[in-house]
Amino acid sequence: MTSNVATIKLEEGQESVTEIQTYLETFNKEIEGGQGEQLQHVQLQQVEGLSGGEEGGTYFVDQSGQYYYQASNDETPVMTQVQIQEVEEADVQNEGEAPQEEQYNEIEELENVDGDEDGQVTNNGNNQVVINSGDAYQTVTIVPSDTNPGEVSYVLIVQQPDAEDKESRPVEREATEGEEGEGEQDLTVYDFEDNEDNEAPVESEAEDDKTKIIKFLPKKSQTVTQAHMCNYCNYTSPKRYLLSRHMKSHSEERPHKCSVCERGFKTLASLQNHVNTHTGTKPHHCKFCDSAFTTSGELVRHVRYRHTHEKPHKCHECDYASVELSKLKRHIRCHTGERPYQCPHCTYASPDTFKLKRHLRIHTGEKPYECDFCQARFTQSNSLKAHKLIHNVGDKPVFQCELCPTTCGRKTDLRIHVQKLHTSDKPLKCKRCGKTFPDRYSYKLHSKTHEGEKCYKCDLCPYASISARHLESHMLIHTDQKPYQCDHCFQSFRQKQLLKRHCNLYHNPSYVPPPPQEKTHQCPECERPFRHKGNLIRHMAVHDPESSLQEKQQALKMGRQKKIQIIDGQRIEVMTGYEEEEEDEDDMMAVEGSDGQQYVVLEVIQLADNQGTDQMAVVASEDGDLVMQDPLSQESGIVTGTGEEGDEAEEEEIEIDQLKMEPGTPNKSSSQNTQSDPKLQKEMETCFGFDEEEEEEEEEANANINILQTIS
DNA sequence: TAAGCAAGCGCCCTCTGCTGGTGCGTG
DNA sequence: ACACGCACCAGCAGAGGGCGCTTGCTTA
Repeated sequence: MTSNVATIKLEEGQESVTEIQTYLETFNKEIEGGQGEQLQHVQLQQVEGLSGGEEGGTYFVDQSGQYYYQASNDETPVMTQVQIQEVEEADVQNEGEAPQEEQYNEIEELENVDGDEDGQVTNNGNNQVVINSGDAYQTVTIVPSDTNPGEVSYVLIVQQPDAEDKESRPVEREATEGEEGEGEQDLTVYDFEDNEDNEAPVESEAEDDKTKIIKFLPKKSQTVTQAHMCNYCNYTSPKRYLLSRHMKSHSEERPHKCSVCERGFKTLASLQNHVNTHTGTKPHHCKFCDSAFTTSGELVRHVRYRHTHEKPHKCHECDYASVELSKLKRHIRCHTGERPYQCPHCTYASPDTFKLKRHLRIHTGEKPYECDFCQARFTQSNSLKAHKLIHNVGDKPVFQCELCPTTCGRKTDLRIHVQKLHTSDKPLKCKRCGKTFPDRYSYKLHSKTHEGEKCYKCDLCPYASISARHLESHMLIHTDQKPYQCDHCFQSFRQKQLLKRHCNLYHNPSYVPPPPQEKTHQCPECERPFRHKGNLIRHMAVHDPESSLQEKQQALKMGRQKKIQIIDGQRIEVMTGYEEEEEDEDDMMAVEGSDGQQYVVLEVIQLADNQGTDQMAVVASEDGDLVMQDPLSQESGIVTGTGEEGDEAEEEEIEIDQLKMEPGTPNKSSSQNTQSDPKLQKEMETCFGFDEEEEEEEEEANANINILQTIS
């Protein structure tokens, strides 16, 4: 038997892959009607770092991981399929036999070279080499990669020898006995080395018409091997029974039918496994739990995963260990950052196929997970699981913060909570008392201790407020500033909302005051209802004989008279409010009250009570406060707010101050304004708690003292 | 050569964590 | 009315567990 010679020449300009592919398609169509044989297309990648030593051979690997060797010192280029361990062996044994400069992927070196005398090789002009292997012939097409210089693609075709030639290939004829129809093809790759050992191809046998046989004559010391190749994929096996088992994975035939559900299976073993699902029998039972498996291997793995936790595969870079090697390989990608799976729609690349598949749902819009309750759909199963928690409140998990009473529905939210409220780079300082706190939560907790605490104290009077903003507003009294100027008249105000209300009442004809509130505040002692909480609080003083409310209010009013000026940042006390007030209203009639205090009579008005009509005078006391005074007894009540917070009382006081100075009604009392203007009266009731009904009730409770009760 | 065992591949799942939007209470 | 804080929620990706099925190797 003669060896064959593969001589391949690709002329410059003839490396057209398209041209070759077209040829292959044509060829396939031609043979399609025969036995359906398709060309085998093997892509070879040159293996870096593996060389043939001094011999200079080159190693390639195909998609399936099969290695091939090309000796460079051969007269004719030969590809030899080898096992990787054999490569190493050959590498050693071929040392010094050939120069390295000859590389198989250097196409220009693959000149037409005659093989031994029995082999004839011709180039058919399609970048193909027809190898006349004695009686048979074969065609080898080499397709150089147009993108990767180190890559070549092979198309190997072995034509079935003519019938009369079979005797010259007795072994192969035996292999194809009974299958030798027209177009029957065997793939044969010979070692073209001029070596007697290689002269006779070792016999091989085709499994069926879907398989091919590749005969390998390894170099020199390598033993002769043969491979059974799958025609559907790159699977090769030196053993026929292995190929036979493999071929069943390609076959769509399912001859083994289940007697229960008519389902077909490829193998009897598969059918048996399936039947076991009907019968519920799995032969391999776990001795630690109730699990059972069809194979012993599955059972062993299960035991490692669930019971013994034996993890023989350990990561060298971290503590990770796994039951399976594939898991370790996957894990190592965490360290290497390898992301082989590129999304075709965006820049995302995934370290494994599952993540890419999951990611692709973003682009496809697929949401396979649907909520049973509300039909909401989700791209990930865990999103659905998290969503379902909102439907079963009772079973909803609660994540309790260890540092405070806060609970969260999700662990991640609890973590954010801890991060935000219990973690701080620097201590937080309380603006009110100067204390520092390590985190936001303790700071907030501390801040609540200031709630209701009027820690912002005025140093000119007893006034105190819960906020700096209110204290600043209060200080306008001492500085005698009214920064809010009306655009329609010359009136000015200390607070924005006062200006706004003024404009509504006197410059906005379409203004409609809001309806009065209901009396929702009830005294626990006498059950009297009040519209405003402040009224109730003030009322409670009636039940408390030791109440110092009145005294406190009086002290506040006295202190309020202190006036200062800010000059170059220096506070200068200028005069009392009384003196200033007196100068402003020196045209008013002054009277002396029963308490000996001087009052300025603004107007005498009528106040109705249950017993009839009393005549009351609205007067301004010497300290500038408005009072309602009984002209007969000259007993008076201070017109002031007694709201629950000092700032509200303050605002009320300011308002009364403004009302008596309304433009066009000089020296008119607020009472007159409210009585003459129903809109204003209503406004007083709603916005400032001026409640005539409550006022009457208060009159009863407070004998002859009339107090205009206010609370916002 | 068949059968059994061990290992690998691939798929699906869960857990976890991060990010950003939203509703609501509060100041 | 507005800004802000915060719990709640959906979306998405990283990482690893578990298992069905296939393949390689060994042995009877």
